[in-house]
Amino acid sequence: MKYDFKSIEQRSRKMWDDMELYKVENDSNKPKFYVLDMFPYPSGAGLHVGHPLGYIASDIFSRYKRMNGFNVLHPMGYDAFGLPAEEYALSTGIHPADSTRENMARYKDQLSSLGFSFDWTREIATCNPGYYKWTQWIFTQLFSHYYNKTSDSAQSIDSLVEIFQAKGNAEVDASSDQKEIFSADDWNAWDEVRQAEILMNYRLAYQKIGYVNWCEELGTVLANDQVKDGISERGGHPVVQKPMTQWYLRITAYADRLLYGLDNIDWSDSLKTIQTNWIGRSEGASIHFKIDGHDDSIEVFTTRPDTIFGATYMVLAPEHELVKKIKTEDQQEEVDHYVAYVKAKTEIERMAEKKVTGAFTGAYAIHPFNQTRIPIWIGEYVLKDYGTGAIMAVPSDDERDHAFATKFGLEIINVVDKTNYPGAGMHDKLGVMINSDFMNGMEVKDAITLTCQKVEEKGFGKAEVNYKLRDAGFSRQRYWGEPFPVYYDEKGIAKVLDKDQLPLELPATDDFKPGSGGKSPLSRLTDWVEMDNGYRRETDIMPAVAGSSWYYLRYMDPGNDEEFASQKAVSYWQDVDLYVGGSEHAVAHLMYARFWHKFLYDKGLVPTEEPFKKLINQGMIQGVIEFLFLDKKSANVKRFVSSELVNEENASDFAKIPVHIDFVSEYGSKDSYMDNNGLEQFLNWRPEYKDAIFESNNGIYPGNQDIRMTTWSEVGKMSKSKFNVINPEEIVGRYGADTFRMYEMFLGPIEQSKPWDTQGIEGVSKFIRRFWGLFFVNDKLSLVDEVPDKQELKILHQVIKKVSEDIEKFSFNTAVSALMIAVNELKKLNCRKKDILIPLLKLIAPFAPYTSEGLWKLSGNESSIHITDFPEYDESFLVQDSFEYPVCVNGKKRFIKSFPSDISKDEIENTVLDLDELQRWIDGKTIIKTIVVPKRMINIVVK
RNA sequence: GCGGGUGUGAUGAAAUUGGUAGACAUGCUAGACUUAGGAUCUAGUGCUUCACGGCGUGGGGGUUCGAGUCCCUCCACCCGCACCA
Repeated sequence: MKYDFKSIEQRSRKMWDDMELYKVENDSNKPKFYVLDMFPYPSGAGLHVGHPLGYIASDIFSRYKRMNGFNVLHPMGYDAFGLPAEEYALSTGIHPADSTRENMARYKDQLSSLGFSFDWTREIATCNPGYYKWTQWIFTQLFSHYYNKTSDSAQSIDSLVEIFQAKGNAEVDASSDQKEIFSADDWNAWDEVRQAEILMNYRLAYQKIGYVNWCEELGTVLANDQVKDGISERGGHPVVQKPMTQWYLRITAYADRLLYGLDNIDWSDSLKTIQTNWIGRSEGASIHFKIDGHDDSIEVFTTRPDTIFGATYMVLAPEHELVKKIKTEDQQEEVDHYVAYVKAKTEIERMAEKKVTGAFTGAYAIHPFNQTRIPIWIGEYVLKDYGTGAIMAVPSDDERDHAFATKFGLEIINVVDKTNYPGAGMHDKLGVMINSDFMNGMEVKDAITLTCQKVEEKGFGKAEVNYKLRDAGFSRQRYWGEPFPVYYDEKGIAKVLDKDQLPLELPATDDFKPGSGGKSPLSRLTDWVEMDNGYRRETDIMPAVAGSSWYYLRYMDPGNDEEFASQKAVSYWQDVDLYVGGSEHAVAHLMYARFWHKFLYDKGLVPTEEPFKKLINQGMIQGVIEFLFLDKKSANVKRFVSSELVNEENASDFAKIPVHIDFVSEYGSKDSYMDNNGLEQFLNWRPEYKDAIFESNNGIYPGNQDIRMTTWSEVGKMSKSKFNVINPEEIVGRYGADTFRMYEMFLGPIEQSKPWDTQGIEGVSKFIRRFWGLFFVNDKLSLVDEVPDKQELKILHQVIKKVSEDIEKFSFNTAVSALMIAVNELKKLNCRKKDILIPLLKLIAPFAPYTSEGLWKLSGNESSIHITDFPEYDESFLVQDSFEYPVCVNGKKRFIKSFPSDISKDEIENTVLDLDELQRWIDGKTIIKTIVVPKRMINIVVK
């Protein structure tokens, strides 16, 4: 029987569908296990060979867990809202809803062919109203809650209003932007509009005017991580800071919990570090400095309150609100000039040139401890967004302050004596305090504690914790996303829709071009915007991260129309046991999802603090990009040269033009080249080069019939724009899905990025055919009932042990190797015994589901191999009769001696020491000791 | 600059956590069979030496009977953050 993967795949898939094999119920007497993949954005390009890497790994794990008796939830869906579909729509006129639907169907098709065990009955898409009803609902809940720092949890905004009515806000310890203290009388006297404004400062979903990353070309606001060096990540358009009223989510309220939650989850160190850095917690003190001749004071944040006696001047961010107030007439011109200078600079310029710049305001602050007058400056190195946007400058202990003071001739007072700590840097919190009044002689660490105390006692500051984490903007002026479930009443007060008014469906329209000046496309749909009762709808939409922040919960109960998921389902599935996805979501998605989860936890709607217990970041499968060198100086007649003609000296004269990999011979190897045929294809593809000449060291084309243009190869992302995409369908069509799956796993550790190499797949292909061949002789099933011998049992149990352990460790490449070794050995023994091959078949089943199912059926079994038990190993078969011990003298291997496995250490020593062979190597030297490493080696130490 | 990580044959990579480095696979070399193919099988393949042997895990040093693995130091590359007070 030949290995015909096409028919096996078809038959198996039909059987699984008929049996509903992968459908899971929300209760079971089996233990639960939730394996989740990061759901894909269904882009028009379809899948390339890199995408399924994580899905294959998670599928193997799911199948393994299922065969080990777990009730496994392993779902799939689509992150279907977002900018690319809209961009595509703008360039083609195809509605995002249509292109998204088509893309999703294509993805499902491609995914199904790879043999994944997804429960497709739980499929979701974030753009379906039945789904985003609950995205909107969670938003309304965030809107109607605030964060109570005393109870460390979200509380309803109604309970906050009650407190305001009774006592004002003096006793409220909440995460908020509310600075002013008010009494109950104040509150009760205010009108509705004023009260609504105050409440906005507390809500977890709130509006404020903020500087946003505005991209005119894309017509939208971008998140910080969508902007790189002042250029939009998508499209590469310039991005400017623009003030706009935006929705924000108060993620900063959860900063501490997001940070400490990392301690209890099984994520990689690098990922935890990224999140830790992003949250950027720093402990210090906030201190108020009075301004000479003004009522206002400047609040600064510092991690080094101990150095306060070294504070010889202050610096405000140029955008700081006090700058206008305090600048003196003398300095007005200089200050205005400097502020204008800073504003005129783009982000890129500001980052590129790190010049020391600043201006004196003319005003002075009063040092809170010794009452000296210290000058107040402004400087761009102080950022408006971090801390309070103002610093006390300590030039003796901060490099930037030092540079500033040196440039502008400001006083420097040394306050930390570091002579006891040679090698300590300026920033290290080490040394002994000097010139610091009550702190003199103290160690820095103690001085920090003491200053915080003193500052609090005297009432001009307090110990404080500061975070880098910002409340990120949640508004987008776009079409293809969730509409906010928000309207404005006749007074302009923002209100949210009730649950029974949801979903607020995205209105259908073909007019989805972004508006100018930050107006959303929805704002043009006046019928929709203006409600019957005269109220107006919010016209912004939510960012793509909204729908993906809670989707893992929806899979638990995807059809539910009453709740985002029933409490029964949520308490059964609890949380995600294993989450597999790319590290590109290290910050945005994983941070938001954890934030939403914690909020839902506060509301008692989910049973765990953290959504994702264990997370694996799969690496990328890269492609090789092939380039031709184009002479930059060639104008009318374009001139390409072969890569051997380019060297270090002339490299700058050439531009690298990526060519389609289909035109390249020996693609991906060091000797990749284009021949006449390839060049002709290239010219058809790129008619703008039809008159070009191609120069190689074996001649010139046109003219030469055997031209060999060597191409330049680089490893990089597989992408449409680099013309190096390798399609999984191609590989699956040629080798079968199981070979494809196993090869992706065999390629290397799952976390690592590596280039795709189609040639290497042959090895796995051979392995599967060889394994198949073990079951057949002359096309006839050749399984026999004979009792396996010791050697065969050992091979079997060894591989079961290794593969089980490797799957648990997520080390699939070594598991596949172990399977290959086992099959090779059994092949050598010509083993056809049922009791060996059937367990081996089960062992291979998670990796090669189609092939194993096919062989299972052909071997006369009923039902599916995937609902059988995973084989267990028996340690007793692994015990060896004898061991080959390398005998070493002073660590150098000299000869090999065989001993029975149950021999004692002493017996080995005695036997070895008597050996004639040994005498030759010792040769008169004294034996100092003998080291016997059980089952490993014997080392004789001599002198 | 700070933080995290990586460095092993021609290539992708293993190495039971301090114990025979290079498993497994690709590639390459030779051979067998052949209905000549991108099939199958066999042998070889770190460097060096005719050989015994010697040398080899980015460089240098250390601990140890023994180091890819531990310590110190330097170098290279990748990722993240980047005037974070």
